[in-house]
Amino acid sequence: MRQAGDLSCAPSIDAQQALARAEALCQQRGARLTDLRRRVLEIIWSSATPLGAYTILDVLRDDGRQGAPPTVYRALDFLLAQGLIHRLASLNVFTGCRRPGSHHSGQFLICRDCGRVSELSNPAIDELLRAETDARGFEVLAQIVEILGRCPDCLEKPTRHD
Amino acid sequence: MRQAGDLSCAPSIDAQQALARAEALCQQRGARLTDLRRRVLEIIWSSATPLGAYTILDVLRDDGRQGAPPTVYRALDFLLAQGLIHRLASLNVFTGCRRPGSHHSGQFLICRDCGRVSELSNPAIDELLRAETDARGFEVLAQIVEILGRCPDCLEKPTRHD
DNA sequence: TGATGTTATGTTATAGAATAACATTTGTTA
DNA sequence: TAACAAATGTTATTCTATAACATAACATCA
Repeated sequence: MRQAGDLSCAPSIDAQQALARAEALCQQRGARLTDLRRRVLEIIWSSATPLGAYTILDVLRDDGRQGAPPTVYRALDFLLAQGLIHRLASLNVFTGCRRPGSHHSGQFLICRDCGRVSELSNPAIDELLRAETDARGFEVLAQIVEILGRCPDCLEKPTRHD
Repeated sequence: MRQAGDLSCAPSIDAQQALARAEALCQQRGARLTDLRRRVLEIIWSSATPLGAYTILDVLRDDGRQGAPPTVYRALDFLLAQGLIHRLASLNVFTGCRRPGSHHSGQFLICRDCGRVSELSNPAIDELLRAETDARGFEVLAQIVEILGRCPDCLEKPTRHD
């Protein structure tokens, strides 16, 4: 089952800011933020929770746009390459990057109950991981740090799990 | 394309030890390590690299056993619940746990070239993550730390990527 | 021992995630 | 405008995972 989160039509302030930053970054890099790519980024930012590729595809189709899975995955690949979004491997979903500009892996707290995600950026964690990999002579290409649990808001509410 | 790794018939020493430990743990917990579950664990341990569920299914069928995807996924769920294997979310594969007995999330170095995996267990990383989550009032249910890169062995060899 | 309930497995079908391969369109540059 | 490159459209397929229901194996107790 797909959870669409809050997919209001008007992009939120965050989304507007994110789109503006994306525009600027792509322009300065000579990367083409096409209509499709911009719209996918907007869809991602318009949701309170990360979205799966097929949910994004559904929204594109609601837009009246043509599209098949490759349409979405190509746009996502572009956005990932530009460091504008992150992929959460544990859930196969995509979320807007809060620190675009610096390509980074990020660290994520994912709430199992509400689906919201916090992006950390703790340099000490990166350093510890780097120390481990350096000590072993391991060359790092990508880092995945994802913590699944329950956020403070959801902990306040009684849940079916307690 | 599936990479079966080294699926020799006779379990390696490591595999034998792992199976013995699994037997002991399950017995002391009253968990039933059935033929199927034991065989799936053995298949996983007999491979030099982590295996996907469908690769395991292929091996089961080579055994002459009946089976469909749920057969494998149920066995994997059991082994995960008992802390006998880990799932690597970034690759959708399963690998034997080097420290069964203590249910833990683990930290993994995954070589992109040879597919081999090292399991770390750096308490400092766990502590840092715990400090972050505690500070935010976030309850941790599962941790995923996976580093994709190239291992020392593969770095020595010239590769098509250099 | 046999009835009963639970756990595990068999089986069929389907949902969900991602990519291959090729066609067409759009944009850029000479 | 011609020629090339980049982006998107389109069809089909592969891989990953689970739902739903049927059957078999196991345990417990009257």
